[in-house]
Amino acid sequence: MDPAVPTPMVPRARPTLRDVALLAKVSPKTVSRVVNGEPGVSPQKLAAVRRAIAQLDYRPNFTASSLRRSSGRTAAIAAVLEDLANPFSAALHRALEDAARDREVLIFAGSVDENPQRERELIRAFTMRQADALVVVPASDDQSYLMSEVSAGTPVVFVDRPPIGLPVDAVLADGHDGAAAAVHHLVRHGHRDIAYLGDLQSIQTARQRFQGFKEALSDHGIRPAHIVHDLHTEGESAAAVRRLLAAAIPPTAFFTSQNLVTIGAIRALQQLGRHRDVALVGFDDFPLADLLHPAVTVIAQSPSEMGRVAAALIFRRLDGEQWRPTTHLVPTRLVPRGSGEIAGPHRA
Amino acid sequence: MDPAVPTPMVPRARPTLRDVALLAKVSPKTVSRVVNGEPGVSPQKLAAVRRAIAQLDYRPNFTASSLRRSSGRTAAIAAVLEDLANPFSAALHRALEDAARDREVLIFAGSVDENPQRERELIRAFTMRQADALVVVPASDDQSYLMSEVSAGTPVVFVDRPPIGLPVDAVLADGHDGAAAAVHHLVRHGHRDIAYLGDLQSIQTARQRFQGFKEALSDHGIRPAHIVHDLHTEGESAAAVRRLLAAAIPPTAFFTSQNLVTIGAIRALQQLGRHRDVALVGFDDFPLADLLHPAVTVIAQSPSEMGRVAAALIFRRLDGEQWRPTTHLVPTRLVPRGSGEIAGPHRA
DNA sequence: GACGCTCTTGACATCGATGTCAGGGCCGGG
DNA sequence: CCCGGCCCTGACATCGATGTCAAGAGCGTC
Repeated sequence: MDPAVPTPMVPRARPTLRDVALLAKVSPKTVSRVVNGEPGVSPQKLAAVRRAIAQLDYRPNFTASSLRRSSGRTAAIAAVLEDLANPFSAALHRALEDAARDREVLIFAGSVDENPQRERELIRAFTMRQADALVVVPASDDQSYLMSEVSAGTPVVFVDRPPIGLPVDAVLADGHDGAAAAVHHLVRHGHRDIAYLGDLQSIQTARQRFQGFKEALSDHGIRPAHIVHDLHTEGESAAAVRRLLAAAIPPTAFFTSQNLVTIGAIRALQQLGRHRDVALVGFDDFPLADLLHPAVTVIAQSPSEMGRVAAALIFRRLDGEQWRPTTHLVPTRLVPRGSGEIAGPHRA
Repeated sequence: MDPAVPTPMVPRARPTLRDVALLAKVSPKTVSRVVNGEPGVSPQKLAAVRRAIAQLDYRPNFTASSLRRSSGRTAAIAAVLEDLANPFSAALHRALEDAARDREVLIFAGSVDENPQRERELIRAFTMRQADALVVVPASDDQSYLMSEVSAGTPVVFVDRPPIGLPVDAVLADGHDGAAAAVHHLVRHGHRDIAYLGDLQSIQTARQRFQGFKEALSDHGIRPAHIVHDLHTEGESAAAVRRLLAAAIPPTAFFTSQNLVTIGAIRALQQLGRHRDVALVGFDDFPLADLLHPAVTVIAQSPSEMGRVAAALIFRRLDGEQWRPTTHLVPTRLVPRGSGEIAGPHRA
């Protein structure tokens, strides 16, 4: 250790407003006035208080302050996410942070990992700490337990998946149209045998994407075959690809309804050496999709846009605006990069 | 909106401990005893209180409680990260969360974006909210302003970059040895003209990696040429690659000292069509590095391991253990995937 | 010189909870 | 019957801050 660096002393308690008042020889209330920029403090006392604050390196105890304040606001909002480490959650989290920063609001975040139990625990922990609002990517199939929070006036917004049994705002990607766009794109490139690889059917967005997939196929008069649901890891997805390609009438294109599923499929295609002749469109963009060979065509959601919208709803409610709970669809965007443009046998 | 869903009522205040006490016909203190599982409550009153809690859906106000509690603990720790959305920060954050979860501790996190000003603002906001501890990936070149926090007894751990002017624990990746390993690897595969592409020299870890690079070259009796510092975006990095490869004696291999720099370099190599004959080893792993062509050889740091170690230090201090501030080096690991094994002209 | 006004200032109660402590009930022992 | 001790229980002060309110100073007006 660098000897020039000062060594830690015995813990010295943080100064309180009272300490500042004593040093500045004024009442606590006057210090409070200065700290909060309230008018009605004479220049002399103001200067004295400022000096004392600087001398003690005083910082107000925000939790004590918000306990007493009439609004009771803690200037912190909670984000209940799927997994802090996955790109979707991370981008969403970051967008919330950016919106919150302008208002000097901080963010508590936690990962649910698709575990309903954990969802409740996290939300309980956040509400016990008086978070001003909740942003939730739910994992459970019933959130009516949040009703008391909502009636207590806490703004709640669901993101990516709709609330069940709870009248609150929601911000969802348009999975139905996104999946349909993927199908139209593949058909346009000559495919009719298009496989669907999907996530757990218990997840509402997965069902919605499958719905869009099915309807788009039927628009083209194609009967869906090659359907695999309930894939939730790369390994399961890769196995599904190998199985489907070994079939009597194998698919010539894949639609993968989620990130991990997409990546698992790519891994399998590469291993089989089929990545240059089997088409693939994945739902949800991911980093470096453009650097793979072939680069991966995706239906991009915009987690950051969803975060922006969610934050805007939260803050409007916190500012006192009222309206009936509404669902906001954020459009998806088809990003052609190569894998989705591999030609199929049915060119027009 | 589903009409079966109940509509929000007028805001109904959250019940307090006092409300529970009135309903259960006991004193507030007795309710407090029940909530905190303290002994010395008769079975009758205990049952009455439990009933009242359930009936009112009472949840203790944790911030009020920690204000009064002797420890003053808020069961929340703060993480000051580079950018919540980048994989390193996200993985670190997640590792902290996992460690904190066992103790029912929550995490406040924020992005600094390499902005020293923002670093101070964030830390100020976190300490005003009485975070029990700080985990910091610093962006400034002087953190002595944190001295008062440290002397107040708040555990502080720096991650990825050492503290400057502050005696606290640090958890660092061994950038020196990692960079050296990259050089040895490239030399072993026949390279002597190895370029260095580095991040801002103001960043301590960048300097450390460069040091390892230089020393390893000199171990092989090679004089460093092709040195470019201060790259901080993909674009700058790509431009540097184009410039170096156009030189009279171009490098046959690149060592890129950071994620974005690595990705920028790959982009440039692909555009030039040189990705199959110029070798590359990047510092820091990234998702999908194994799916590129060629797959990218990297020096992997382990952000999650760093997070685990940082959390362990934090919690040991919170448990009262004491020791002199120490630096913990987390080893890196060379992951050969292809790009680093492209043969150079100097095979042994 | 009395009155009313504005401007400062601090005393006090309070936010929701917990630490301290004393009082009352009940026990056994002398 | 009295006393010491244990067990429950609640009254009260307190954590760090702010909302309310009244008191006092200073000033202008008639």
